[in-house]
Amino acid sequence: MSRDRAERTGGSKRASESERAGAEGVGTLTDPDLAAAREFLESALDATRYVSVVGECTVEYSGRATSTLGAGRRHVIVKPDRTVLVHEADGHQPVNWQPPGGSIGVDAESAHRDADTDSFDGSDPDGDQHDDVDADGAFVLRANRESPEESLAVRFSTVHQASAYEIGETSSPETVGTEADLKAHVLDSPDVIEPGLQPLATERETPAGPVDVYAEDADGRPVVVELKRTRVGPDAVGQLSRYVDALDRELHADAEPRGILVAPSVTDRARQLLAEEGLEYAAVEPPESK
Amino acid sequence: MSRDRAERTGGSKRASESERAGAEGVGTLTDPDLAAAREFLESALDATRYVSVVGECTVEYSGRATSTLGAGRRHVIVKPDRTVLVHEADGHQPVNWQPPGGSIGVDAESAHRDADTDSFDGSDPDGDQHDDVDADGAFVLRANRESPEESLAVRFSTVHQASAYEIGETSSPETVGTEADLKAHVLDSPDVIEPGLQPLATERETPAGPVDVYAEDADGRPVVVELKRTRVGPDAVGQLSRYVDALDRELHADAEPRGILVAPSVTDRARQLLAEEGLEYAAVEPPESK
DNA sequence: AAGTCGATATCGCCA
DNA sequence: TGGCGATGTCGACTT
Repeated sequence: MSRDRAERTGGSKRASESERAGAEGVGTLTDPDLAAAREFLESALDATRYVSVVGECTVEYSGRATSTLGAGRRHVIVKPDRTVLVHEADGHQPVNWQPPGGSIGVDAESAHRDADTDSFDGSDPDGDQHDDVDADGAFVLRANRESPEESLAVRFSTVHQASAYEIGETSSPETVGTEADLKAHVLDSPDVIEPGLQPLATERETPAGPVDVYAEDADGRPVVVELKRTRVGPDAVGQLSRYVDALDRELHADAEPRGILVAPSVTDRARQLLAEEGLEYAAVEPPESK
Repeated sequence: MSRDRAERTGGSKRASESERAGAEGVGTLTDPDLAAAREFLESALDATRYVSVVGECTVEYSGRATSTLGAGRRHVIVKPDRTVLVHEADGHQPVNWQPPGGSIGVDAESAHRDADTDSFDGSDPDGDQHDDVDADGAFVLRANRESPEESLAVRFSTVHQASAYEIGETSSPETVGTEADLKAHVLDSPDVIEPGLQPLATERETPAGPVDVYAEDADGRPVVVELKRTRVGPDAVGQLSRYVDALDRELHADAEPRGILVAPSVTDRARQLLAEEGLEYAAVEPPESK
C-alpha cells in the first residue's frame, strides 16, 4: 500500500467519514488509523454486517486447544452469524476461527489495564477520553463461545482496509454425487450390488449405530450394506464390521448376517481387512445425475 | 452502498484508475461496471495477489461431485496459492470452493459462444473485439484442478467491491492440546494409563495401520494404546479393535495383546463396544501446556 | 445438549 | 502420488 494512496483515501482525516460509514454498517475504509478502524468495526458489527478486514495482527485462541499466532498480515472475516475466520495467503482452511453463534466484541488493548472478568466489551464507559485505547490505539476483536467454552482474540496493530457489506441469506447449493444419491441409486436398483438383493430398511438402528441399508439376499440371509461415495480405506471396513457384529449379536443365532461395502473402489489394506473379517465388497459408482 | 459513495469511488468513470490499481495488483474498486471489475481481477490474479470480491453471482462446481448455486450475493476470495473460497452470510465453511494448486482464469460469458472443449462454460463464438464479453459484460472466474479433475466457475452479474492485497507467507500457529501433545505426555508419564506400563514404540506398523503407542504392561503383555484428544465415539473403538486384531494375528499365539483407548472421555455406545471387544479405556486429559 | 456420521471434507506425514 | 489418520474438524440429523 503506497503512502500517497494511503493519504489520499485513508488516514485519520477520514475518521469522521469512517464513523458515518460504520454507522450505516456498509462501506469501506482504506488505511485508516486504528481509532477510526475500531469505530468502523464496532458500528459494522453492531449492525450485524458481513465484515472483511485486512491488517497486521496477532491471534490467540483458547478453548478446545490453545494456539497463538505471531504478528502478520491477515484477512479477517466476521459474518452476520458471528462466525469469525482468519485467513492467510495459503490454504483452504482459516488459520484461526470461531464457529458461528458466539458473541463478538471489540476491545481496547492496553498493557496498563486490568484484565476484565467479563470478556470483551465489559470495559470502559467510553467517555470521550482515550482511556480505552492504548498509546498505539491497538484494539482486539474478540469472539467468545460457550459450549464448548472457547475464545478467539485478534489484536490489530495496523488495519489496511476494512469493509462492511450487506449480505443476506442465500439458498443452498444443489449437489449431486453424495452418499444420499448413491443410496437412492442402490435402493432403486439393488441389483447393482448383487442379483436378488432386497432392501428392507435404511438407517436401521443397531447397538453399533445406524446401518445405511439393511437388506436380504436371494437366500433370505440378512445383509448389512455400508455405502461410501469415495474410495474407502480401513475405517469404512471397521464401520461395516461393527454393524455386522452388532447385528450378529442381535439376531437369532442361526441368521448369520453378511456385510457388503459398496463404494467405487477400495485400498489394498481395506480389501485385506475385508477378507479377514469375512466381509464383501461391491464396486458401485455414485450417480452423476438425479 | 449509497449512490454518492458509489459515484465517488467507483463506477465506469473510474475504469482507468481501476486498471492501474489492477496493474499494481493492489487496490480497491467499489461498484465498478463489469468490464472494469473484470480487468481489475485479471490484473490482480496475474500479479498473484490475495483477491476479495463481493458481488452477485452463480456458482457451479464439477468434479468429485457436482453442484450448482443460484444467484445471490457472495464473498469470493482467491488466494495467491489459487485457493478459491465462496462464502455466504453463514457458517464456517465456504458454500463452494476450490482447493489450492489449480489454475485460475477469468472468462467471458456469452450465450452466443460455442462450448469450449476444455471447460465448463459451454457457450458461444465470438466475432468482434468485444466478443469475449456479452451484452451485460458478465464474466466468469474459473478455477480448475487436475488430480482430481475438478472445476469451479463463479459467474458474476454484478460486482459490489473488488480488492487486491499483498499478503505474504506467515508463520504457523503454535498449538497446544493436540494428539501429539497427549502422546508426549503419555510417553513421559505412562503411569497415567496404568502403573508399570512401558512404552516400546510409537507409530508401530501393523497390517491394519500404525499404532499410536505400542507398550508392555507390568506382566510383560503387549499393549496397543490408541490416543484421542477429545471424547471418543464408536469409530475410535473400531480403530483400536483393528490394531489389536492385526497384532493378535501377527504375534505369537501365546501373546494376547491388550488394547487401551486413552481419551478424556467416551460415549456410552463406545464404552459398550469396548466391553464387547474386550478392550479397555483409560481417562487422560490432553495437557494444556508443553 | 449429546451422539453419530457424512463431507467436493482439508491437511500433514510417510512409504 | 496414494495411503492413512488427525482436525480446535464443521454441519446435519436424531434422540
